Amino acid sequence: MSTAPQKCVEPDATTIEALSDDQVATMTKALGHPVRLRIVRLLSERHTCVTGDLAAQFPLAQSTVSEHLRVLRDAGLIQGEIEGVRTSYCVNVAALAALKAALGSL
Amino acid sequence: MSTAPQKCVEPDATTIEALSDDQVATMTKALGHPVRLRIVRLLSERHTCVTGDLAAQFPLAQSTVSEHLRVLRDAGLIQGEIEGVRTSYCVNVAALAALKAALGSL
DNA sequence: TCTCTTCATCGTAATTCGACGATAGCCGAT
DNA sequence: ATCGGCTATCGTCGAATTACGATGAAGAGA
Repeated sequence: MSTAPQKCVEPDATTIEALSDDQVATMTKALGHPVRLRIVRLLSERHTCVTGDLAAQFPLAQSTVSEHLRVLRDAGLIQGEIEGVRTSYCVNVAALAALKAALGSL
Repeated sequence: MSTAPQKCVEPDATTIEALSDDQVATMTKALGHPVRLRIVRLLSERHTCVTGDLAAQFPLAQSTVSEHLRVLRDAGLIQGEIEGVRTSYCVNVAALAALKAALGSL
């Protein structure tokens, strides 16, 4: 499983833009679920991971994990890259940095 | 409106404990709503504020804002103190610091 | 005491969320 | 060309969320 050379576009973390309240709310809402929080944590540790390996970490149906990935992707916190038959996900470091910056002002 | 000397217990920010995934998820979920995010921002700026003044900031019913305050309170992000007929809210700096610390590891 | 103000809670309706199984698309290998 | 594995999407359900008005408790002041 996942022995292929996985690469996932790492956006340069220098382009940090200020986020609107709605954007911040969308991101924090996306993180506001134990499974999604754990997914981000896993991706942060492993740097990158394919859907199947991710789904195997939870006692959930594959479709459910895929849905969580979609929420995180829509929020801009992660991004997926199709690699043949699989999809590799990685955290969007720029977005995460922007979120931290926004929360820092609280 | 709100001319009384308002004080709100500020927990010492030194007692920062590590949060569980569920705690972090609960907090981020609480922040995952534009109105609640704005409430925290307002409290962070004004240092303290009574329910009525807070409710006046939004085109929402008083009961709705009160409910949002309850969510934030249950998440531990803010705390209210009854002052006579009013209730004064303030951010829980320790909890917020703990949350930032937890998100920092992402 | 009576009234006014302030706030939280209750009941309710509409919407969204979280989970599942089933399905369809797509790629690689046989 | 067909088969088999990997993902995303769709339809559906029960549960949770968000909003409202109405109600009730409790302090402040006339």
